[in-house]
Amino acid sequence: METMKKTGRGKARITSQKEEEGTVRKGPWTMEEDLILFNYILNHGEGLWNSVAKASGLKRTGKSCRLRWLNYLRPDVRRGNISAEEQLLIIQLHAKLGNRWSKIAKHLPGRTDNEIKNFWRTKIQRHMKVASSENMKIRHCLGNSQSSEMTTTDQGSSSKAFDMAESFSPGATTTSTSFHVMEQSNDNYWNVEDLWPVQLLNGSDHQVI
DNA sequence: AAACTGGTCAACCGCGAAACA
DNA sequence: ATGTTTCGCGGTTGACCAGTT
Repeated sequence: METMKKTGRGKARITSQKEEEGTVRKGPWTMEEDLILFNYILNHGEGLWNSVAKASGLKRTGKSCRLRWLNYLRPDVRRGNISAEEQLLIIQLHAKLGNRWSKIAKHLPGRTDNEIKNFWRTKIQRHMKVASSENMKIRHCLGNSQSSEMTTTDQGSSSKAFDMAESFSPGATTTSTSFHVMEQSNDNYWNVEDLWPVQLLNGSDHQVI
């Protein structure tokens, strides 16, 4: 027998009976799991993720616990819109550091490497693709038929990204290909903030780190 | 209204580095 | 010095959702 576990967005996986009975769980985290991990780290602190996984009673790998904490549960994690300033900073840092997402994330307090990586891939790379194809069209229209190998790979796009960063600066005039900060809604998700009152209700013996 | 398509993002995987025995 | 374990990072996957046809 199999049950489909879903928690709003994200990966929904088939959870087998075997998994339910004690082996490693995968897929989206449930609110109960979040609460367990959150409380455990509140009491014992971060680190030693394999022990966290074992000692907390979660049927998750240490890796999975670490990722969930860093990308979602951490109290200082900021979610939602990436501001224009942050976007500019990401573009500039990427031009300088390349795909060193964790390094880039260190310059953006509260932002995770995963979030920045996703942002880059979905917004910036797509934008560059559009921009480059528009460029090609323009060149084509102008009769410039020389082959310009426009790649959208990260390495090749660094200097280009830097140019974009400049054109993206607050003072720059907006063009048809300028960025738009996307509105995001996480309606189907419980927020980390929601865990705070729950965890407070859970017992007053938890000292805050 | 249903089917299709593309964008988004949480989570997994594989690999290399660091730490430890 | 070597083997093993743990951790962290970057790449990739796949479910969900909104917009389009």
